[in-house]
Amino acid sequence: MKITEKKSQILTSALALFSRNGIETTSTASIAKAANVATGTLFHHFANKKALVHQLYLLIKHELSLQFAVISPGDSNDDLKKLAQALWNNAIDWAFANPDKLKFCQLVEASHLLTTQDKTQAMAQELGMIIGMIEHGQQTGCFAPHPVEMISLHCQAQFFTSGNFYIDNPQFIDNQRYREASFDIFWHALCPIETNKTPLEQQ
Amino acid sequence: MKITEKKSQILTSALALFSRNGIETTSTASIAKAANVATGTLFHHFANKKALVHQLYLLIKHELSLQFAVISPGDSNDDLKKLAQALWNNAIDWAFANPDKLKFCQLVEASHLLTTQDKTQAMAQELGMIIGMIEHGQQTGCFAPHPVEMISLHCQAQFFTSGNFYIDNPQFIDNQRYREASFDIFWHALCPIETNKTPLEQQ
DNA sequence: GTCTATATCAAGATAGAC
DNA sequence: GTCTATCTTGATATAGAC
Repeated sequence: MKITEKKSQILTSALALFSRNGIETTSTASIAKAANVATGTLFHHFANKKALVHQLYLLIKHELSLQFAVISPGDSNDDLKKLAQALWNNAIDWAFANPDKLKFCQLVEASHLLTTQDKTQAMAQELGMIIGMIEHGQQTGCFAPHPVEMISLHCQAQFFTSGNFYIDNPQFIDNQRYREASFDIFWHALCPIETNKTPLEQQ
Repeated sequence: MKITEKKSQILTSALALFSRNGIETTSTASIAKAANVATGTLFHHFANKKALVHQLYLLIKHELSLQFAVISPGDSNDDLKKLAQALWNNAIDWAFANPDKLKFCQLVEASHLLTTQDKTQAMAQELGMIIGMIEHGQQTGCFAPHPVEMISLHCQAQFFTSGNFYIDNPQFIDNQRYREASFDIFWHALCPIETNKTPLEQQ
């Protein structure tokens, strides 16, 4: 399905207005106006407002999932912590560079526009790489065997929380101390077992 | 300011409808109907819809802050982890018992009805006890000196995430393994320094 | 304080020409 | 595919009697 010029303009304008003013409070008329397009054109490309929101959401989630997947699985024999840190920093950089998209995803997920199933599915797609990493870490015994579904929820929440933090406080995006702190919190949520704790329990 | 019978009915019905259907999509007429009250009565007690939302939000945040404060500061000489666990379990039990209130808070905070300042202020009030605990832990050197504003944001996010998890999966609310996992994730976000790591660095 | 009835307005969506 | 003009609906909020 090719996205035409006008359709692309509508999606772009919708993202900007939704993220700035909220979804329910943004009228389709204002989107059309911002996109230099007639309301009739908007409803030619999208069956209704909900369909517009849904399509925009899927596009962004897809882009985000690519961001999480830039590191090839072949690297997974490297130090797990290094891998996690690379993934995390990628994701944070993306969030900082795309505040509108981050905000919009949060708005959609907090709203009732999507079913719980839609959201769970989107999260599974988005975090595929992370979930694989968690399972791998648990199998090799360097992560605590906490329920994966709970850990992934927390990972996602931490991504949004940290992303928002840097967006709201851009002076810290290149601050090593803050960067390490936010990764540290994320990393600890994975519940890594300290290898120098009690060697008896290992292996 | 005394809350009259009718006013209380309106607040109760509004909470139920908002949390179930969303704020923007719930009409004042439907709230009045659910509360067995005329629309005129609703607008007699609240200047407008926004004022109703705001007042409801403040009431719930106040109730939640009490929940976080049930443990007296005098206990803070006890094991810090025990104190944190007691606070955490209190909060999770409250969330599980009040799913509507948890959901509503999330809706308000994701919406644009409140200013960023309003939200920051509400969080500071809500997490007062937790923030005190973090600062105390950092001073005694058993928590990593990560920025407090970042840690508190993560604590709040984890509270919402875990609360939602138990609400969506009630079969786990009394499951020890899940309970310990969620506390573990919360506790690690505070970045406790393992006391048996490198004694050289301690003190 | 509470009600009924209604004013006012804006939003989503459509019809039909081009 | 795109536009203008318009229909229809439903929501917030008010007026004024009781």
